[in-house]
Amino acid sequence: MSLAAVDVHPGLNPAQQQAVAHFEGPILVLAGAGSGKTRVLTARVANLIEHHGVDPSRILTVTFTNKAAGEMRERIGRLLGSEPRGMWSGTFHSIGARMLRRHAALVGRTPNYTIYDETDTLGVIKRLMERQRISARDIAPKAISNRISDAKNSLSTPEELAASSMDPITRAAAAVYADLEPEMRAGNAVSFDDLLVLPVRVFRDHPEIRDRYSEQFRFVLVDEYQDTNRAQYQFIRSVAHAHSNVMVVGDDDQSIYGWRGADIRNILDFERHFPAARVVRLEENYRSTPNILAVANAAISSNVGRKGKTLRATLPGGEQVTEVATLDERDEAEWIVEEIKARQSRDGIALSDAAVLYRTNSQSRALEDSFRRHAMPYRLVGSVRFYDRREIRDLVSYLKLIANPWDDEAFRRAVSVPKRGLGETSIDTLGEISRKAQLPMLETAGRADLVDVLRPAARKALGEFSEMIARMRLLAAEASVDELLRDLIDTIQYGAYLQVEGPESARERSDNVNALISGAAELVVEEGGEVGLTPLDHFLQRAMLIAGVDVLDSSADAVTLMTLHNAKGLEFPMVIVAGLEDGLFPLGQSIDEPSMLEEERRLFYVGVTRAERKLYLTHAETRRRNGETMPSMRSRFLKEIPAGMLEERKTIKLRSLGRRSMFVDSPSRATWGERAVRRNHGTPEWRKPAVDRDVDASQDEALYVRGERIKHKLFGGGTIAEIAGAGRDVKAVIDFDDENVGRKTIKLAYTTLERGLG
DNA sequence: GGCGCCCGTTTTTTT
DNA sequence: AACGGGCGCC
Ligand SMILES: Nc1ncnc2c1ncn2[C@@H]1O[C@H](COP(=O)(O)OP(=O)(O)OP(=O)(O)O)[C@@H](O)[C@H]1O
Repeated sequence: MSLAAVDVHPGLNPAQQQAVAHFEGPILVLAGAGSGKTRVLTARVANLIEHHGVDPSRILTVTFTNKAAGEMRERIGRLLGSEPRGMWSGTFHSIGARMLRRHAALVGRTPNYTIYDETDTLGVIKRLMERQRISARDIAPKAISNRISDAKNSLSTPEELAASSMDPITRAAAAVYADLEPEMRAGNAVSFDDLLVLPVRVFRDHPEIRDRYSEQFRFVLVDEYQDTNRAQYQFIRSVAHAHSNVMVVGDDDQSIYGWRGADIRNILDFERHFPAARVVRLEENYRSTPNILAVANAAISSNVGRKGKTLRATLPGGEQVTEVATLDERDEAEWIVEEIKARQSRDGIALSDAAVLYRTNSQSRALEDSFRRHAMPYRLVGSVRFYDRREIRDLVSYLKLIANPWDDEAFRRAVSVPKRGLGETSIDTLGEISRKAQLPMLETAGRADLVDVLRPAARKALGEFSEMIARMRLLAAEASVDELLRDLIDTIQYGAYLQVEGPESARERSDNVNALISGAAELVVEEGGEVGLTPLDHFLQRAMLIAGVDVLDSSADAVTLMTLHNAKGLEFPMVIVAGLEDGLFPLGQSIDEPSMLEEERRLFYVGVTRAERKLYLTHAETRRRNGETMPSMRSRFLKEIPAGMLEERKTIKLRSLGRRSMFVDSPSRATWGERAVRRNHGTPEWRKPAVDRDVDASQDEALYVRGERIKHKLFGGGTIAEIAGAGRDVKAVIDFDDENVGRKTIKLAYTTLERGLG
């Protein structure tokens, strides 16, 4: 069978067909952007079902977004003529969530456990920090949470984290981590990370369960494999334990989630992880014109240590890639809107053909303003996630509490919206009582005998609240989620609350509330074979896993605005990558760390390769950030592209003002963040480090220099061993006198060093 | 004890 | 510019 590279499906080249026809054993499809990896994955699933008679229920497909999973199902359905019923498909998180529902008891949860998002988990971490007397001023809760998350994603236990902790932050993180799991368990809750980690733990502790899944899923397929982390690798390994029938597809040059634990080695070492793996390379690009592809290839070639891939264009000709210099972010946004408008009338492109991609969500603001000014329809992907909006969080916290009375995090939020005369003191006291009695706060709140230490008014409010939730729970047992929501909103008079809280935003917020209600009304519980969960449980578990791109409606006639990260895997005829400036893209803090800079460059490569026919790369001379306007320089990523590959344009505004004219009278203006390192010290000329001179020749203030003596408020005296980086991200390597401290790398922007001491 | 206002801070990407 | 924490007033 395998010899016959039969034309299993039309629209596939020979290499693709080979991959599609692959039946058993591990296979890696390593190929560049737009080479049809996703198409191969999809076709192979169809082929397994159609030509090999594999029942869909024996297939597990992991995609990067739930939307991609849905689209894949749909395409397979079209290839086969019927939906692949029974096939499991989704993100690692949603698949993990589903498995965890079945095995909840093994990790001390019930099947309707609550999924905590980042904010929820951070709330728990803050409370645990308080309990351990770790001040949030000394150590940022976010830093703790990041470290715990890193540990989880690499499957490290609290003990292991503690053992490896060299610095105070990690030590604190390890201590909090140790308390976190029991706390989450008591709340019948799991974090995002737990959705991966807990199933892996179940597989490890219960091989018979692992084997059952491995038996069920005879074929495992993973898209975007370059962005999987250790826990995800382990997950795949476990499910493929019995057969190694794993197909992974990916592109090491598109690995852009290293910052959240993704490990590029997963794909690079696939052949070692799964011996005898077949490797298929796809070298034809079907998405972009040769000009776009040339820019992409040139951009990524600056990265070292790549696995190396060939990528040839198959499409003909096409326009040049255009670089656009603009004055500021507003000028940039205006230019973008005007250009799309011009293209729309001149070339007849649809608005849905265009996408504006940017590095940070905050860039969307200026863009949105321009789109609105011109009444041009747009849709914003991601940014503030729907379920992150305050009004939605408020109501969802009630729903969570109704579904899961152990959820203290939800209790804390719900009990204070709207205000019930219960403040921090009462709630913390209630929390303490509950902890001692080992009861959920909701339960304690309803027990008059337990809360007698509280003020009568507080007692009364708690009693009423608990009764109200009890009534809602009864309602939830029989009513639909939207009915429940309506009753809830009425009961707590949420509409009036929104009015009081902010009359200006009340309208928009209640629109969102209505969207939540209709979303609930549309809920279809279609997950086969899952019993014992109420519609509310389903609604909540699904809602927590909805990503920004999942709600992207590609049929609407509107321009898409989103971050480069969100654009992964997508394609648009016309793409504008905005904000190509050093400090923004690449981001300042990544510039001096080679591995981070390479990830930024991969992100640029991802952005460029989203374009099918036309690509614009824009940048601005100045940009507002944190309320302050800063000059910025053309991105090094643009400089890395050979001249001649780009057609250069300038906006009228920029041309009429003349380059740099506006800085003539403000020579001390620093580019992004540079000012953070400037110190007003009369350091002698010879002490200024030569390396930094060319960053801004006009600067006349001193930077720290190698060998200089300094004093740090925490670590004491020390000597500067090295200075690295630019802008806001200048780091100093300092040898501290205190041997317990030793050598440390410190970001100068966040520290004050006293100099010339000792 | 609760709540509102003002001041200070700010990492960037997401499930 | 926006959010969160802390302080001070009711
Ligand atoms: N053999 C082919 N003939 C024609 N078009 C193809 C072929 N293979 C793929 N395509 C098209 O090329 C485009 C890119 O395919 P696909 O999204 O599968 O690539 P990919 O490798 O997954 O890309 P990325 O790495 O950017 O996610 C799609 O529009 C797809 O329909």
